[in-house]
Amino acid sequence: MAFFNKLGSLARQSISQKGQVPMVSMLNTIRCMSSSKLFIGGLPWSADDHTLKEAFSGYGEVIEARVIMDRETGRSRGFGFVSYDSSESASEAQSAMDGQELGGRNVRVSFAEERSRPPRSYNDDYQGNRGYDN
DNA sequence: ACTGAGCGC
Repeated sequence: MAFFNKLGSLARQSISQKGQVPMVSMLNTIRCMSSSKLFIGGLPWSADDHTLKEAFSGYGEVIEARVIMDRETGRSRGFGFVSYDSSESASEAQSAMDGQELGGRNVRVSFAEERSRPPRSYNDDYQGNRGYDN
């Protein structure tokens, strides 16, 4: 199963570095692996939202594909995000597309770290609504 | 900033 392969590489990554990887970052990584959003690094400067979507549309329904642009120059920052309608599709795409060539560059595909929608933790209950649901 | 690791508004 692909899930355990990824856990294996995660474990190897942990022991290959000196000292310990913080437990929280390991748990975060595992949580991200059940997500349906991918981080795409190493994009060619020429790639835009459309080329990104085309390249990743073979593994499931792409809900959103966005290349992050520099606010001032308006040019690509060389990375982007692709989200699918299911975590299974995202997992397939991650395995299949990581390291693949796109516009002359080898892209790096991993699971995105959720930033815009931080997950509620259990002790958030008494802190009230923060402007996002769930 | 003709740039190349990273986790956006």
